[in-house]
Amino acid sequence: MTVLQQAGEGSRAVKRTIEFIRHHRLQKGDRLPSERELSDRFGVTRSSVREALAVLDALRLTERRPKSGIFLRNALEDSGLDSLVIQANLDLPFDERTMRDVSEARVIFETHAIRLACARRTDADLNRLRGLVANYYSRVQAELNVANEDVEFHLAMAAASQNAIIVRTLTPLFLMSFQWRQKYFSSPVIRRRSLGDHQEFVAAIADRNESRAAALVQKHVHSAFDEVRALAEGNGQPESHNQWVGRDQ
Amino acid sequence: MTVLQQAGEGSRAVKRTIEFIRHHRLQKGDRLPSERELSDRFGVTRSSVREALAVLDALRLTERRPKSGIFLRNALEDSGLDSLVIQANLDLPFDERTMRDVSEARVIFETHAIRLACARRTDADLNRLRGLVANYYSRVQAELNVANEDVEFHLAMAAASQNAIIVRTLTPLFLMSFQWRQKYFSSPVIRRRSLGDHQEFVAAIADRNESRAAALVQKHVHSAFDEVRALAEGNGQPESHNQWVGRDQ
DNA sequence: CCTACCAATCTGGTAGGTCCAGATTGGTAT
DNA sequence: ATACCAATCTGGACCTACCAGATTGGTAGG
Repeated sequence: MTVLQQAGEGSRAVKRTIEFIRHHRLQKGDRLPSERELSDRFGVTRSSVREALAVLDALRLTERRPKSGIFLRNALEDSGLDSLVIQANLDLPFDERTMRDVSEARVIFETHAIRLACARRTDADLNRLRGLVANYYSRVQAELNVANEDVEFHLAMAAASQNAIIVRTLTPLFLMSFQWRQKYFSSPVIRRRSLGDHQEFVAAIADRNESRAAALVQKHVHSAFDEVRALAEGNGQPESHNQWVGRDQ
Repeated sequence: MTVLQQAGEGSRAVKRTIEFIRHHRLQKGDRLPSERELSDRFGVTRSSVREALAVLDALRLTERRPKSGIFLRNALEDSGLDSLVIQANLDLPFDERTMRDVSEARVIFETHAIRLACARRTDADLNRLRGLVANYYSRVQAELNVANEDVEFHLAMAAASQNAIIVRTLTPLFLMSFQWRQKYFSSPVIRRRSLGDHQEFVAAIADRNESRAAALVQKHVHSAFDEVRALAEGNGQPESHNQWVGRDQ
């Protein structure tokens, strides 16, 4: 959550490999070059390549068959969510459709999470949320970025659902949009509006008002999505090649 | 989906490391032994340890700080979903609460998925589902296990929602229960009942009958969960230490 | 021309070593 | 008690080597 690790050769091999898959439009079942050839092509050692392949294996993207080769287990489009997080951290862009799906999924999942939170939240949950809002408030007053704090708050709401799986599901959805989230929250106006929303969230959860809370999610996420959409279009990217990811600097 | 890779030293190092974290009850921020000590302790080379750590890094479980050490980024309890998939594949058991959360999350996510599927499914989606049911039928007739086919069908329903993120979210929930799913579907009675449910699913989606489809999900998942629960209790496991994972043989 | 067979080659898996440079740490001198 | 410095420890990357099974290409036999 705190600091993105700067890419070493290991991470770079992951990036190069994913780029290779993209560039060659490899599909499920296709075979990749051997480890030795990849290390040669990427200009790194086989160790680094093997580290990268271990990661891609864990993400269920590739499958290493001993004495045979490396094969694509899934097409890039239907790999796991964590693979999207990795791609985002590596500055590999997503397409418009993926971002739309993420937004829709987040609304769905978070709506249910907050409904459960209204029904099950404990006083400790409520206190934690209030503490987070207080911290959020002071940071907004100090004109500081609140990208991390926003994620923290939303995950805390999810945690109040008392279902750890829901939290773990929402986490990657936030992480993969971490890059532009930072841009989004660079605007003081946005920060203030977001703070107000959070305060309303807490009030609704405190009152156990499910329908109100659910309505707030829709409004909150959709307005954020529209904002980012406008931001991206303002950058002059053509619609069909919208780059939704881009680390600052 | 097809065959679980037999654990090599690389995967074994992952398992040993997770076991180490569990055994020593390491918490977020705690430091692990150095790579050299881990390789020594596990009896494998540092390369294998580094491969394992690369995986744990990708799963957001650990963080390797250059020239400093290896630290736990998250407690095991709130690592990513994919880390649960890995743990399941490594025969590391889950507790009762996790399985309950998974079941609840699956009902929530799949209910929404199937609602969207009713609204958005194309004729191609419908044909695919019918083909899968036909295949399912013939396998049930032939007294074959349908654990894989069941996952395939449910993911195909999710795909009909036209939201790839929802599919990617449901996938790990299925994968992490893959082990006992195989046991569950070893019963011909279960297979027959499951087949009937699937046929009803397709009918509901064909008619775009959202409420009927949603009701079916509740029934389908809950009955399956109850069955597995009874199965686990029948094994004589005490409630508090229920082992929900256990590869056959 | 087709088939069966075998050996050279290629593959991933693992081991074990080196060097590097920055972080950490503990002892020393102030 | 503090400031400082050098030995030590750490992760990052590179390199070579060996193993054994899968793959493959050519050859001998039908």
